[in-house]
Amino acid sequence: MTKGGDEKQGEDTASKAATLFPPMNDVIGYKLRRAQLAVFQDFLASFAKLKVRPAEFSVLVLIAQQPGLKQTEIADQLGIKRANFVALMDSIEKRGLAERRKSDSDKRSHSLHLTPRGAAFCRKMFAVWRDHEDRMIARLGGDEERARLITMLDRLAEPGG
Amino acid sequence: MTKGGDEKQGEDTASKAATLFPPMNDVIGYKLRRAQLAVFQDFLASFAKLKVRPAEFSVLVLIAQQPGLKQTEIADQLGIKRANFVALMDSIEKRGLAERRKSDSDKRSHSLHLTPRGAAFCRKMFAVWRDHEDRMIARLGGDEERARLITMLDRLAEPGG
DNA sequence: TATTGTTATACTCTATAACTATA
DNA sequence: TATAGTTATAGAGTATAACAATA
Repeated sequence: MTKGGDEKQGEDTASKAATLFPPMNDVIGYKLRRAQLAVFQDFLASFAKLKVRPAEFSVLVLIAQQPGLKQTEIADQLGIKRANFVALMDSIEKRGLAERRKSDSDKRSHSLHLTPRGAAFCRKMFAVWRDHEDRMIARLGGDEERARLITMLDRLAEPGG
Repeated sequence: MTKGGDEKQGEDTASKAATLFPPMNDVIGYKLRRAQLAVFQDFLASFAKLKVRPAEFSVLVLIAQQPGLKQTEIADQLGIKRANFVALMDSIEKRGLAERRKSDSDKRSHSLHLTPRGAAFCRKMFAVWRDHEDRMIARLGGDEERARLITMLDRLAEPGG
């Protein structure tokens, strides 16, 4: 495929190297990173107009699906440190898409909710995301392939199952 | 019981949200990122002793396989900007693992080569990588699954084929 | 004492512009 | 003019420590 000068290296070097080093094509982590970069590139281009970054997208989706959770709970689900979540949430709140509400039961915590404007914004986001996702599924070759990919990515991300 | 009815969201809210937003489990980019993070975490732990980061690993592998290429050629293959490649190569050279050689044909460019120490270091790297990679293949369920994953990741990364 | 949100800080990775020396 | 390597710099993303308010 795209292996460039792989087939015709100097014979000594090639055979010696072949026994010593894996081609980068065999390195799962490397392939994962390249694929993720390519998918994020399409995502960023798709959402340039709405000015939504992947992290903001995921935060808004979680607040929409699970309104009332506190910051730490949203941050934990996404693997974001609570310290880093603050600026992210500040920006979302400043744009009027979601808000922090003081909890009655625990005055330390803020529960997170979409604003009406945020709900409308999420509908636009969903349409843009759908197009993006369909492009990725097309690259993969269809829904069946996509399902198989998700299964394998879950196995990598959650070794315990 | 501050969390009240978390597992049983109000039906209106839940069904409404379900039609408006994708669960993050359906977002290929998100799943890719989480899997890549998990794999890199294992990689970083595996290579902590050798103090090799993923980018350094890939650079050393490419220099080993294609000695004599110039900086831009290595950087381009890995999707690294030539400006960012400088510090990376500085560090590798400072550790005595590879070296820049002035080219006779084009005095602007540096051709890259492993040092003898770098070649020995790469053999150690290979053994560590093999263990890491085997763990990832085990997570996936075997070599056949791994091959399928690589195929799909290539489709995402190289939409043209 | 422990936890929630916050600030400050630092380190990595990435992206761009501009310089130098060669071509 | 253009290219290879370099420098400087700025922006994200991420990690840790410490503090105030509250539990």
